[in-house]
Amino acid sequence: MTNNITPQSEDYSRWYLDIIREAELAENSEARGSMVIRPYGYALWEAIQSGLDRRFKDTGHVNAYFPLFIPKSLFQKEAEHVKGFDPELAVVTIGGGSTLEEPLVVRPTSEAIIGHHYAKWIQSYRDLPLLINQWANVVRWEMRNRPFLRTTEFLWQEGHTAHATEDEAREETLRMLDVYVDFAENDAAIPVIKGIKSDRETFPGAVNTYTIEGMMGNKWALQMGTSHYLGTKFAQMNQIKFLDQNNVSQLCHTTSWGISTRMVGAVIMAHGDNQGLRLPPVLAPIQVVIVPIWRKEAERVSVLEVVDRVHTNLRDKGIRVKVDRRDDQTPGFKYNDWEMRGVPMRIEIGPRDVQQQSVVFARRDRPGKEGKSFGIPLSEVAHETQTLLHSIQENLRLQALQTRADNTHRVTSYTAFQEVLQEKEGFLHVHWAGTTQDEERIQEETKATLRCLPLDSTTEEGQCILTGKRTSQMAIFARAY
RNA sequence: CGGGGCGUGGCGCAGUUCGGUAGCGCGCCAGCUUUGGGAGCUGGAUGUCGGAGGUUCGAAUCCUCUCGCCCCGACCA
Repeated sequence: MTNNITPQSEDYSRWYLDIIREAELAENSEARGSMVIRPYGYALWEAIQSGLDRRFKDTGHVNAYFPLFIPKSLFQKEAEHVKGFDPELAVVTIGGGSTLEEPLVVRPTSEAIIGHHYAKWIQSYRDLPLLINQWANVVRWEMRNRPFLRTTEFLWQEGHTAHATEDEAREETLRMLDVYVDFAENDAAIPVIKGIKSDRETFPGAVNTYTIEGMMGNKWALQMGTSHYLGTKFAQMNQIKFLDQNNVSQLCHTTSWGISTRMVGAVIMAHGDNQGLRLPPVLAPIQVVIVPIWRKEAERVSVLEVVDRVHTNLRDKGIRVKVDRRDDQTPGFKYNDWEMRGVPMRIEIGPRDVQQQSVVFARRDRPGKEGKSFGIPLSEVAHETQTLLHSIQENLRLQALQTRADNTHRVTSYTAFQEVLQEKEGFLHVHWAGTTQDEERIQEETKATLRCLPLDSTTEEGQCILTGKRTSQMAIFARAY
C-alpha cells in the first residue's frame, strides 16, 4: 500500500503536483511557465470543451477564430484594458529576421481584435445580436505559475457578443454566467457561488464582471469562470455602431465571457483525494474500466469472452469504457492504478463471476470494499452501470456541496472574521460596505480576498464587518488561487 | 521581482560537511513462476550529477556566473 502521492493534509500543493504527474495529466515544458497537456489531461479538457460548446450552441452562439497577433496600436485603444494587461503582455518585435515597424501583442484576450472586426460586420440593428465564441490559446506573463491554474500560455474559450441595448447585453452576461453555473454543477459536479466582482477585481475595461467561485479541497476559492458586461467601452474604442430602427447611429453594448484550462485544476482540487483523482462521470475520459481476472489459461478464455460482451454492451450504450488487458500487472495493481487516475467506476470480472453470470462493481467515490457491489447479473450490467454513473456524479456534487457548507462561515465582526479565517479557513460570508482600500487592508491583514458579492443572497440588513455601515450587501471572502 | 529551499537514470532519493571518478528504492527490458486489493526469483539496460566557466594531478562535492523547479509574499483565468 504505497503510492507516490503526498497526502493532502501534509502538503496540499505537493498533492496537487503529484496527482498531475502520476495521473499523467501534464508536465512542465522548457519555457518557464509553459506546460504540456498530456493525452489524459487533454481528454479531460476535451470533455470540458464539449460540455461548454454544446451549451453555447444551444444558446445561439457560433464559433469563429481570430488571430493570435494583435497590432500594438489596436490593442492600446482602450485605456483601462491596456493598463490592466500591460504588465503581462508578450510582444513580438522581430519577424522574419527584421525589426517590425509595429510590434505585435500576443493576445492575452481578444476584445480588441474582435471588436475591430465586429465594427466592420455590424451596420444595422438587423445584424444584432452578434453571438460568437472562439476556442483559443492566450498568453499572460505571470509571476508565478501552477499547472492548469496559472500558466503563461493557456487554452480557453472566449465568447464575445454585441447587442443593441444595455438590457440585452446585461441579459446575455447573466445568461452565460448561468450557463457556466449549469456546466460547473452538472458536468464538473462542483457547486459554485455566482456573484459580481468588486471594482478591484473587475476585468480591465469592463463595466461589471461576474464570476463563479468554487471551493477547492483545501478550502481555498477558485474563480472558475467569468462573464463581463463591457458597456459601450469597447464599442467606442472600435466604433462598433449600428443604425437603429429610427435611422439613428448607436454604439453597441458588448459582453465577453470565458472559461479556461484552469477548470481542469478545479476538477482535480474539488474532488481529488489521497488516492488520486476522482473524476465526475460526465467529464471522465474513461467512465468505466473493466479488469479481467484469471489464473489458468482456460479461465482466461472464458473470462475474456464475458469481458468482451460487457465491453461491447456498454460501448453500444455510449459509455466510455476501457478494458485493462495488461497481462503483466496484477488485478490489485490495476485497481489502484485506475483509482489514482480517477476513473469513476470499475467492473471486475473473474472466473467466479463467469460461473455465476455476474460481475463486481466498484465505485471510486467510496473507498475500498465499501464501494464494491457483488453479483450484478450480466443481463443488468448496462442498466446498472448507467444508474451507478449517475449516482457517482450526484454523490461527488453532494460531497463538494457538503464540504463547502461545512467550511462556509457567517461572521458579523472583523474580530470573528480574523479568528475564523485563522482557525478554520474557508468561505466567510459577511455584510460588506467597504471600499477598494478596505479590501486591500483585509488582504494585507488576513490574506483573504473579496471573491464576490453573491447574487443569490439574502437582503436583510446588517453591519459591514469593517466599516460598521448598515448595508444589505453580502460578500464572500476567502483565500484564493 | 523579494525571502527561503532544491536540481544526481523515467519517478522518489542518498552521496556534498571532510574532493579520489556514482549508488539505493520504484519503474523499464528478458526469462520463468504468478494474477479476486499495489506479485516473486534470476539476469540486464539506462547518468554530459541542471548549464557554463574556474580552482585542482583529480570536482556531484570547492569558487563564480547562469537556467529551472518548489514553498511564502506582491500580480493574475
